[in-house]
Amino acid sequence: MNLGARDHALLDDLLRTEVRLVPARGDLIREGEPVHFVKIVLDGWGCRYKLLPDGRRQIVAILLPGDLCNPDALTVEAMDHSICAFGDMLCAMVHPEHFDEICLESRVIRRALAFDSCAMLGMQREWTVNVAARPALERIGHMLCEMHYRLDALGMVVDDTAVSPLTQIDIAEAAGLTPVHVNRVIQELRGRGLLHWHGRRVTLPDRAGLAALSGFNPGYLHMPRCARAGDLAGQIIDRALVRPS
Amino acid sequence: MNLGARDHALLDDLLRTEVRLVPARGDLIREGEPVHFVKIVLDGWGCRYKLLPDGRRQIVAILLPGDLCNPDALTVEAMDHSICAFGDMLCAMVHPEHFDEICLESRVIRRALAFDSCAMLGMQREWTVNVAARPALERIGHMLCEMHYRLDALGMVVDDTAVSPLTQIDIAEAAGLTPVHVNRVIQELRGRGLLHWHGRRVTLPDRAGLAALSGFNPGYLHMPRCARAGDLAGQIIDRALVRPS
DNA sequence: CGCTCTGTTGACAAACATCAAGATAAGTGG
DNA sequence: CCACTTATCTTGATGTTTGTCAACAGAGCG
Repeated sequence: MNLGARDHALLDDLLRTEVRLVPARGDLIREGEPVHFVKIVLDGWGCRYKLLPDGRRQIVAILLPGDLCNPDALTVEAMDHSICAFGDMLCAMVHPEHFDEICLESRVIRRALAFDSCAMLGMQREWTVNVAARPALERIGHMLCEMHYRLDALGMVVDDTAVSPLTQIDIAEAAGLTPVHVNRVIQELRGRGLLHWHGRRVTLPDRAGLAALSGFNPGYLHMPRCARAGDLAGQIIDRALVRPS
Repeated sequence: MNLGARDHALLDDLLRTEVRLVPARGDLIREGEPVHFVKIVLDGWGCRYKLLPDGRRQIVAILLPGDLCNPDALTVEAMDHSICAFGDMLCAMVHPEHFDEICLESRVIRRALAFDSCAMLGMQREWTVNVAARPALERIGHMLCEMHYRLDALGMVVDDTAVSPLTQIDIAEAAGLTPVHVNRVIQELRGRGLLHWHGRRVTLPDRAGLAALSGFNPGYLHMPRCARAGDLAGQIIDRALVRPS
């Protein structure tokens, strides 16, 4: 099932709307705010997070190019979490009504969105498992596996290496660990030859080994069919890179 | 926005299909299996869980009457998790195509489903925060708050008391703690006058106090509008209880 | 009545957090 | 381009939370 000419036109339409550049470490939207746009990450990385009463922040999801920030804009009255950018992040800002129209018009796009939603839920469940049940080494290993898997699907992994804006502090906030402990775990992974991480270059020389260690099974990402079912992300990005920003 | 006569008819239709009784502790569906039905919990409690390589199981969500098990049946090719019943559980088994038809026909039902999906995601994110960032006392307190809040919306809380099929072992598998530690935490909560739990009767005498302790903020459940927007769960249950099972 | 599952308690061990300090690296303004 | 500042990374010593092991009491069930 591929995108037809009509779907291409609709996607073009989608991205011809407003675009917003979120500066590094800036918030795209905050908890409690109303949702005025469906947003699509076009470039850069972001995350969903929640602030705790004591000021700590917990990252609950990583957003990569092609990811939808608020597909539920018409449903939600107030954000139950915040979204921020790691590095500079470029987002398409789509009017919810417009978004809805497009969904109603194209069955293919509707399916692609269904896949997206279902992958989001799958990921969120796996994150729950990850932080609840896996010890630190496996937990961080699992996160690295997931990231590389997703980045690979976007063509952002070359020679087992990705360029990442994440700091160890970010990993800590995602994994529910302290930065100090994350650092020790990373050195352990390095020592085992499972990870090279210097500056922004993150390399997984032995993905199979890391996956085995951390119990990573990509089924929950529902990728094989996702990629087939429209490859929304790819399409969106291609188009975004062509158009003047 | 309430359900019109037409929507009622559609919902009737939905529940006139096959019904399945899952025995206590039985699986409704297992990880890896294809999804043949959209399932709706009509009576009893269940959970979503994942098994880890070492045999432990991690519960990632609790299912209550009115909850949808596989709204994404047409999208997913294989379950990325399993679903089981705590006590005996009654489910409506709806054919995905039929389900899809109904969604296309009724805007109200479509909206109700959008709310459901968005509440599911919100809950899953909050669970991630809960197990990742909160210490055991707050974590369990938070779970108890959420359960009571959801049960209350279903009219299943009387005198701050709910009848629950959960064991402390279940709580442990949901919270990512050991049963021993859960037991100690529960006694601590009892000692603070925040919880009475004897047999199946679970009472929260001071919900505000427990919420304050555990940082519980029900915003992520998106209930106020959910209840308005069709009250799908209530409708489904009412109908289910009337019809012969 | 005996069995199994659940709840309870205690002693001890392990994983992870905390605190504190120094070393690199990455920005920033002159 | 350099000096300065700040954020990130790294290391060690110590404390706390939670896990593990083991045993027993009670509840529910055939």
